[in-house]
Order: sequence, then C-alpha cells, then structure tokens
Amino acid sequence: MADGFSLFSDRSTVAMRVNGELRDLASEVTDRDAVEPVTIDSPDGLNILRHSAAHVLAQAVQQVNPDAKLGIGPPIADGFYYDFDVAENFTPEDLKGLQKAMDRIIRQGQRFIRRVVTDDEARAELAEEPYKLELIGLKSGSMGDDNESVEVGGAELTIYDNVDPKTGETVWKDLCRGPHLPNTRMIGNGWSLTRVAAAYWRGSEKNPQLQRIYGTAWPTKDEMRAHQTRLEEAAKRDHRRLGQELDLFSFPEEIGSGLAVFHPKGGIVRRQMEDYSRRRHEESGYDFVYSPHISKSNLFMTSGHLQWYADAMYPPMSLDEERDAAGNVTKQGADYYLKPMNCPFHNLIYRATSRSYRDLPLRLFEFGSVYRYEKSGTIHGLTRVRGMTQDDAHIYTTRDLMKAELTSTLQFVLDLLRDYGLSDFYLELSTRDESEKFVGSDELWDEATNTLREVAEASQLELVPDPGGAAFYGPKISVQARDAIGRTWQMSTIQLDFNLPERFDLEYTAPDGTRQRPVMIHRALFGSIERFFAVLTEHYAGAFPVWLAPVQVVGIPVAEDYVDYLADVVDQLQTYGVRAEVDRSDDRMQKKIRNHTKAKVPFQLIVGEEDRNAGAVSFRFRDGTQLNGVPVADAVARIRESIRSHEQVVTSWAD
RNA sequence: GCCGCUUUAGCUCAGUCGGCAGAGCGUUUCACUCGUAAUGAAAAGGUCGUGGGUUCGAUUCCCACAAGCGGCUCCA
Repeated sequence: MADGFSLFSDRSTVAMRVNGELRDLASEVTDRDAVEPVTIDSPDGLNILRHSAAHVLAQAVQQVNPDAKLGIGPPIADGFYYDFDVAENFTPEDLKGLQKAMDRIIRQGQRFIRRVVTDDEARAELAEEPYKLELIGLKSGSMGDDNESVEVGGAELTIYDNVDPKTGETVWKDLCRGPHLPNTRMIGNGWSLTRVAAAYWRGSEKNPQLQRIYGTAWPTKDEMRAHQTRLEEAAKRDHRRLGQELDLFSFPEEIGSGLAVFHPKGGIVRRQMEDYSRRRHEESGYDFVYSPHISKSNLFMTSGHLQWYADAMYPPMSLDEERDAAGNVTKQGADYYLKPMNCPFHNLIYRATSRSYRDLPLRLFEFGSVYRYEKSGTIHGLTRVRGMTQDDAHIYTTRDLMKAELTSTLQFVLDLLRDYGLSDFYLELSTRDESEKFVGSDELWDEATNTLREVAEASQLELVPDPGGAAFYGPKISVQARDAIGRTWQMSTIQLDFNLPERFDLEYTAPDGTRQRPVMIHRALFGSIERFFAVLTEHYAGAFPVWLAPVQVVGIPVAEDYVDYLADVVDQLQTYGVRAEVDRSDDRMQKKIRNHTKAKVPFQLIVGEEDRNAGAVSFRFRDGTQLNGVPVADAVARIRESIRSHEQVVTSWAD
C-alpha cells in the first residue's frame, strides 16, 4: 500500500489515474493497481485545478454571505464557475472582495480531504443546502449533464472537507465527486474572477435563476496572462468592432434590434460573396427562384411553422376585414405573416406544375430574406439577427437518387466553403431522440438517418453525433468550420425532410405511371449571408482576401506631381474591374499609408520620381513589406491574378 | 424572455457629490508638397438614448421604455 505523495514526488503532479479512474493523491493504491500521474498542465490536471478553484470561490462566498445556497461548480473551458442562490445579486465590486477572501483561503493551504458518506449522512450534513439535496435525490436516477455529475457522478457519494493545516479544523465542506488538488495553495496565483451572470438552476427556464460567478484559472500567472492576451486578440477580430472600424455595416437604433444595414464597403464584400455563390450554383444545376417576404397564414399552417414556431415569428398583419356600422363582419379579412422560412414558397413552385421523374432532382435556389422574432437577449451582431438572407435551396428528388444527391450536395458545400477560405471542417449528425417534438414514422427516420450517416462517413471527415439535435421534420448533417484562431462555427446544414412533401402533397409521376412522393433536401451553405459575413470578417480579422476586399488597390503619390501618373495606373486597373483609387487628399504620404493600412487595403501602390521614370510602381503590403520598382504591366497582371485565384495577400510576393 | 451592467460630439472615452459639458481621433478651412504607420494652425460639431417623476433647478437622483454588452434559456 502507498499513496500518490510517495509515488510521485514531482510537485506538478496533482492527482493520479488509478486503473483509469481519477483519484486524489492521498488515495491508497497497491502494486497491483495501474497508476499514472496527472500533472497540473494536462487536460485532467487543469480540470482539477479549476474545480478546486471553484470550491475556494464557494467557500469565500459563504464566508462573506453564510446564507448563500450552493448550486454547482464545475470546471469549464479556460476556467470554472459556481452557482449560488443569494438574496442580493452580486455586483462587480463584490468580485474584488471575494477575490481577496479566496486569496486568503489559498494562502492558508487548506487540505482537501475526501470522505465517503451514505445518502442519509449526506442529507443530514447538507440539510441547509436545498440544491445539493436535490442532486443527491437525482443521483440514483438519470443525471442531467456532465456539469452536475461533477458533484455526485461517482459510484459512491463523497464530501470534501477543507481542513486548516495548522489547527486540523474542518472550515468548510462541499458535496463533490472530486478529485481535488492536495491543498488550496497549489491553486497559486494564475487565476482571477471574471464576471457575474444569472443562470437557471439545472439549465431549465422553468427553474429559479441562480447567480453565477465565472473565473479563469491556470497553472501559472504567465499562462493566465497569455489567456487574457488571446481574449484581447479575439476581441480585435470581433465583427461588430470591425464593422464599425471598417465602415461595413451598422444596426441603427431607429430600425430595431437585430436589423442591420450594410454600408457601401460592407455592400461590396457582401455582393462579391453573393455573386460568386450565384455563379457556382448556376454551374451546378440549380434553378433560381424568387418569392415574396410575406404570405397569408394558410401557407404557414400547411407547412406547420405556425404550429411549431409562432412564438418566433413576427405577429400577423390583419388586413382587408370590413365591418358594418353594427360591427358585423361584412368582408372576411386575412392575416399576413413575414416569412420565417423559404421552403413553403419553394414547395408551391414545385406544385405549380405536374412533375415527372424526369424533372428530378429539381434544385430551387433563392437568396431568400426571412424574418424571425428572436428573443431579445439572444440577438448578437450579425450572427443572430431578426432579419436575414439565407442562401437557401430545396432539392426535390426520388428516394433512389437521394443518396447520390446528398453526396454531391455535401461535396458542393465543402468545395464552395473552401473557395471562401475555410478549410478545416468536421461534420455533425443531428438525429432525433425520444422527445415528442419529432414527427414522422420510425422507418422514415431510420432510413433518413442511415442515409445521412453513410454520406457523412464517406466524406472521410470527422463525424460527431448530436442526438436530439434534429429538426422536427428530419435529421441533418451540419458542417462545422474552424476559423483562423481555432474557433468552430456551425456553417452549412443539409437536412432531409419527408414531412413537408407530405404536408404539401407533393408528387411526381414515376416511369411506371404511378404518383410518387418526392424527398426534399433543405440546404443552406452560409446559413445566412449576414452570419457568414460575420464569420469571414472574424476569420480574416477584417483583412479580406483581395477578391473580397472593399478597396483592393490604393495609389499613394509621394507628392501631388505624381497623381496623374498614378491615376493612369488606376484607370488601367479599373478597366479590368479592379476596385482601385488614388488617394488625392492633402495628407502627408506617411499619413495616407497609415490610413490605408488601418483600413486593411491589400495593395498600396506608391509612386515617386524613381518609379515614374522607370514606368513602375512600388507595392506596400498589409504587413509593411515592400516590392519596389515593379513595371506597371506586371503589377496589373499580378493584382488581377490575386483576385482571380481568391488568394489571400498579406505580405510581399516572393520572387 | 430572465439576471446584471452600459448609453455623454461621426468614433473612442473623460466629467459633473444636482447649478445649461470636455479630450483625442474624424470632419471643414488655411498653410505645407514631402519615398513607406499620425505636418502645423484654426473652426464647426452635443435636447448628455427616449418619455415621465422628484426639485427653485436634472446630463447627474427615481421610475418606465428603447438600444447595446456579458451570461442563462432558445435557435425551424
């Protein structure tokens, strides 16, 4: 028999894995056990560090406010949180006091001592902690999620005592699965409380709201600083900030929450995105259609949207009703709704004529503007809005052709995303679960789900299951893309739908003359153009590849004398459709360089006496590198090539 | 929708313990004509988010609403 302290003298070892299970260093093991050290900088070690920091936070809160009731306190990415039920909400100032109290606890070096208890013992000890009691009650049943299992997820119920090393007195305790650091001192100084927020108990809107305090914790202070620097870098890429700085778009308060206007520069980026997409769709056998922004209610009854999503639709405009003097209706009115989806309209286009199997697959594409009354607290920049334009297509096909169509659609989607500069993907397969909200027979769901799975697996991309994530009418594959700083965004979705063809009674005539039901595939590539715009803005940090850049080339004369020469170069570029201009302002040259560098223009062409004499221009790139004395014809050709190839240009071309 | 915070010039932000507000950048004008990230000077620019209340007096205190931010919930 031995414990982890005698096995691992290395101070960076904070816990151990015994026969695959995480355990405290204080646990006893025998030489028949397989024991591995868990170091503080490993994923498990970081979780343990952060979880222990959460305990210290809870202890500090109860020191300051003994009436605070404990929720849960798990580790999360980069840190931890702990939920509390308190009479008075925390203020940002409270964090400072709590931070000090935590610091004292950490410097005391309190030991975390694990103790196994029975359910009844735990109930007696935690009689004052109603939320913990609820978790004990849940232990035998099914647990909600991983965060809760941090408290009671183990085979046995355990309480961790925080023991003052000088007096041996237990100063605090918490129901917890563990493991923990050996003592609080090992939390060190690489941590900080970050913010307060409200959170529903056990994640349900129906439950009371608790006060949540978030913190971040790292093995060293330097690593925490590095984390903070990463956050600052991410903030610089924030599309809302860049949208303001680069004059791309805005959300005027007068229009309403979640409704954007695109400024001329943002308009150029957006139109390039759309035009390229349009061209690729044309080449790939899509038919372009258009549909209005509003419709009478019947259409959304047929589609089921009013039954399922009325809450998230703008309320109706009631029109045309007439009444006589007595108030009796003399003319029946109608309710019109702003459309939340394009599919009902496309179904009507499908149904407008009788269809043969020879027409299939029929691919209807539209940049369709939709309006959804998103809950006020969910709106976020361009990524979550109330008015947006989807690059929406609905493909009608036979069951036989379904798989081939899904395969080619997925390929099309991935190819197109790559053309916009995203290249690191994985797939998510969203399926139904036991919930009531899903419509359709088990057989249909099985067939649809299996088909999607086969298609996804054939793509060779990583496939992550998402049980319960399907739409009510069918399963879907979603393409997740990682951006330049490793964040993932849900991009395209491909959904199979056996339900809407049924509801709209869609048919085609098969080769044998019978009437058959087509299968419908919903797919959006960008999701919404607004959202994709935001993703690309953040991915490129506002420095778009040349083909998307609002201004591609700006000419900077060293002195006014060279304006005419530069204007001639810019004219040549404009002839080829290049977005080029000459900066004729009376700023000094250095100031112009600064302005256009901040505006992230890919090419600055600088011309003075030397260049003019040589019939050349001097390139200055976004990172400050230069390529001097390039003959004008070469410069024009290289710029055009960079646009054609969708190349990103940040630094000088290597010759 | 819920909890908390925020809203002052075009932008970023100071400020007023209740007595009609300030900076930098930007804009306009003038001078300067310059070889790789800020030339100098002057001027214009604000119903202190909107509406109500308290007060002799409100940008400041209180209430409601709107918009934004951070979370939670939600996302066809």
